[in-house]
Amino acid sequence: MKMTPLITSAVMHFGEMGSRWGFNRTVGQILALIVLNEEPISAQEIADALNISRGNTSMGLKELQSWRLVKQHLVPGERKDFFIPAGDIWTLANRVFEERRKREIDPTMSLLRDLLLDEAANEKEANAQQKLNEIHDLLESITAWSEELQHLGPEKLNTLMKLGSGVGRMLELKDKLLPGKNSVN
Amino acid sequence: MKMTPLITSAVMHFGEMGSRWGFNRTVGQILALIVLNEEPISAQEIADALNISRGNTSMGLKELQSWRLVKQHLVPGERKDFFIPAGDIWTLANRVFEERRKREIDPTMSLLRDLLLDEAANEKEANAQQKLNEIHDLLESITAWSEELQHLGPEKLNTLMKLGSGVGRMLELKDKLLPGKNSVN
DNA sequence: ATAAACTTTCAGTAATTTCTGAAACTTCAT
DNA sequence: ATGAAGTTTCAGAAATTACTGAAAGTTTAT
Repeated sequence: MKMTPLITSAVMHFGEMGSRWGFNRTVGQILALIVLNEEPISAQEIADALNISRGNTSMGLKELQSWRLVKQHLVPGERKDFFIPAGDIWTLANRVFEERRKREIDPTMSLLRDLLLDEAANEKEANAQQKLNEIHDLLESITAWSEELQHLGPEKLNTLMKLGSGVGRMLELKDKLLPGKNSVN
Repeated sequence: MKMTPLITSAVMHFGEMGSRWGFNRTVGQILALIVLNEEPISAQEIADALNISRGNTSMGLKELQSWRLVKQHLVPGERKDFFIPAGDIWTLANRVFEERRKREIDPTMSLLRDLLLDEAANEKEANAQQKLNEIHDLLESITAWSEELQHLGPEKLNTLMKLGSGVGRMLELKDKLLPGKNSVN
């Protein structure tokens, strides 16, 4: 399972970026290796290729499974577990978005909801609450919108993205096309 | 500058979340404090309120300025610098997106471009390159799309987000409305 | 030119996060 | 039931990241 130079570069880079994407170096490397390898790969092979301990590998794989980015693949006749990506590139990107939303937005929404239930004790707090409310609404819009986009599915989403500046033009036509609905704001 | 309980809770939470949003605890706390305080606030007041060193405060403020999330506000007759948010909530959220895109996507795009220029040395590499190419295209779409959305500006973007499932319906009508353009895929 | 008021830098320390490796556990064939 | 082949857990070590505080730097008023 020695990696080719190209694969090595990519794996190293995904390791570096890992922490910015919400997981750590090792997890990023493991993910890259699994994605770039056409064949299923065992935990031991991963540990060897990346030169990391077996324990660390196990934890990394567990984390990647919790993100639903990789899955086990049982090879008949083989005793050990092999791993493969949990879907195509588009699916993986989606999962990363979704998982990050859960970790980066949901907890804040929840706290904001709580803080907004309390009565403001004074002028200062009332002002702060108003800001918190704005933040809450913004996060809510983002959440709703991202769910909406996911329901569109890959093809339509792709169409939408490729639409480019056409989006602006369509929005201008919208009111004529879909009268009565969503005409607020 | 003692914080009210409500502000304290919010500031602490933003500190906790800070690291998930791309900066560290202190930076998150400083940002929350500046946003939730209606009046401009000085570096010293920030250090006192958060119980952190003056040096750390200075570095945090520098970082927030590099993210274009806070800006200086000169109070006439005062010698020291005061700080205020660099815009409304919507603007701040946008800046965070943009800045994160720069840190999380751009470097990878750049590496992928380089790796795709090399000739594949063998079967394995050719396969990996094909995956890398898929990733590159996806990131490119995301980048282009996010730029597009920014050009729409706050109001239209809000309209689009509030459109909800209307987006799906609009896409179905698209071909009839904008014939000839973007009819691929 | 001086000094007061304030800010920034940065070397060293503290806190946090990640990794290792050995022990405990599981599963399967016999 | 035993043991071989594999996986997981977790306490402690290593690596990374963040923070302090004192010294150096800046700016402004006089």
